Amino acid sequence: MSKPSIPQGTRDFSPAEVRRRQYIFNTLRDIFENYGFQPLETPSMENLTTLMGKYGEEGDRLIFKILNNGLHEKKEADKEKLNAEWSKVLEKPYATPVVTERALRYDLTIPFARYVVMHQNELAFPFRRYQMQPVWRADRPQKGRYREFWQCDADVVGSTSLINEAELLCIYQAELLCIYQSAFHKLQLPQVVIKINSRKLLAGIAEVCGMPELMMEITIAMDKLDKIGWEGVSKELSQRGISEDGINKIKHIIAVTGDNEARLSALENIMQSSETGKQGVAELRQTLAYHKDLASANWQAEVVVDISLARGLNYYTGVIVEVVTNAVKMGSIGGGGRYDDLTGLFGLKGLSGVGISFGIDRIYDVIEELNLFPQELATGTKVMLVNFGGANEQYALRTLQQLRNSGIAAEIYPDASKFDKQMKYANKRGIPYVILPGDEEREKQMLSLKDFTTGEQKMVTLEEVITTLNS
RNA sequence: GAGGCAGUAGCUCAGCUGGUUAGAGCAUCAGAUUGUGGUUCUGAGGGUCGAGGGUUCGAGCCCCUUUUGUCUCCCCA
Repeated sequence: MSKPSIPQGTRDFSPAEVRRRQYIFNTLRDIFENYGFQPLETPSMENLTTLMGKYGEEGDRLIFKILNNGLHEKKEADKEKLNAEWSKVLEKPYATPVVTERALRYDLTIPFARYVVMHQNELAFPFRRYQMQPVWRADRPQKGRYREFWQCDADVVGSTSLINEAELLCIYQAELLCIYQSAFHKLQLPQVVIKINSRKLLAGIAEVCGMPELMMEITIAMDKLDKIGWEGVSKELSQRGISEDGINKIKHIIAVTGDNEARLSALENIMQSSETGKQGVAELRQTLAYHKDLASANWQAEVVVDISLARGLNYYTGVIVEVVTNAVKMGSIGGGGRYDDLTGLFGLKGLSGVGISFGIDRIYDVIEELNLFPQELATGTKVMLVNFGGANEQYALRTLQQLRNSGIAAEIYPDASKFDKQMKYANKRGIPYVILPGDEEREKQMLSLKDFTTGEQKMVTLEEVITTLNS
């Protein structure tokens, strides 16, 4: 009656999928290590209070909350409070430690900030770490969107006093851009575009338009430019209460074209009346200058200044980036940005950082769709020994041990089943070689080695088997 | 939170305007074949047609409710 199933938005990963995912993880890990980042892991669950209020209103709703244990054991006095809070939960989107003290990790950045604050005295700043772990969102699943998915993050935090000028954070930002390019180069992802913008520029636009308080409204509308076009955006802008005059100015800003420097120059002119806006331009310019020195000519992924880029997470304060590939219809495959004072949320002032995130589940989907996984990933057991039972089984087991000692992934069929059944099993598993240790082989102290891809079979010594399989 | 589509064997799906005992391919198991797989042939097992109610002489099919999956919008990686 009840067929087994898994929760909505979660997935099993079969052996071949795990191999392909590990290929992506390993590629990223190598690059992170190569850039001097250190690994970090944090718990799957955090205290609710650590997470709430960090991701915006929508974010709070999407946090997976864990129901407290032992609610029925509460004392009568506590139960009254529990009842009061519970009815609030039933009424509206609401979360309270009284009911849910813990919640599943929503991203890797906030737990990282929490970690930095808790271990501030042990860490050497600037602290560079990478982290590859699953995160959970109580979102509605659809294509490229899961409720459990993995992020691979790299962040640098340092004290602003150490780094004298805030602009110097740009060098880290430039490094992170290089990590993106290097990673997508290694994974051979085509048509990758790294969009870069600055929250300060967005704030500048709002200022220039004379309505700084509507910055969020303006950026949300502008973010939809490539989806609904200028006509849609202008309509949305007026719906969101932007004046005719402001819309015209925004139209002007969006119309800026040319290469990155041309865009920045044009934006600089437009931003004359906004200190914040000018600062945004300067930071972008500085970042791109560092990047030029650090980048390799081989990398295909483009870095493009895109004024219409917004990002939902509300802790970003400066440069923001987002990665897309035009080769497949898919949401962004990575994103990140600069945050000032992220740790201030947890009581440690004066630390700033930059970070990036890879959405490896989407990257997987893209590579899969474009058939870009290397062929040779499908490895595993190299050779299976057929089991003929009795003395032959003993002979096979001794051979098996010697093969394994030589570093060859080998296994034996567990019982002396019919011959073709054993062969079919090996074939289905995709094991490339089979060894037949039978009467004749045992008496001669030899082994028959069959190559499943060619069908060839020859009787050779153990040493020859090892040489063949290790080549 | 709003909407579209779907739920029939382990998997992918047929099943006509409602009409005898609900089918196919793949997979599984057994045999042809007791030391030669990936090709072939034969046979077998496997279903309260997502759940509940209604209409009807009769429902896999029509109606209502419910549930699950999937896709789109919102938002995000």
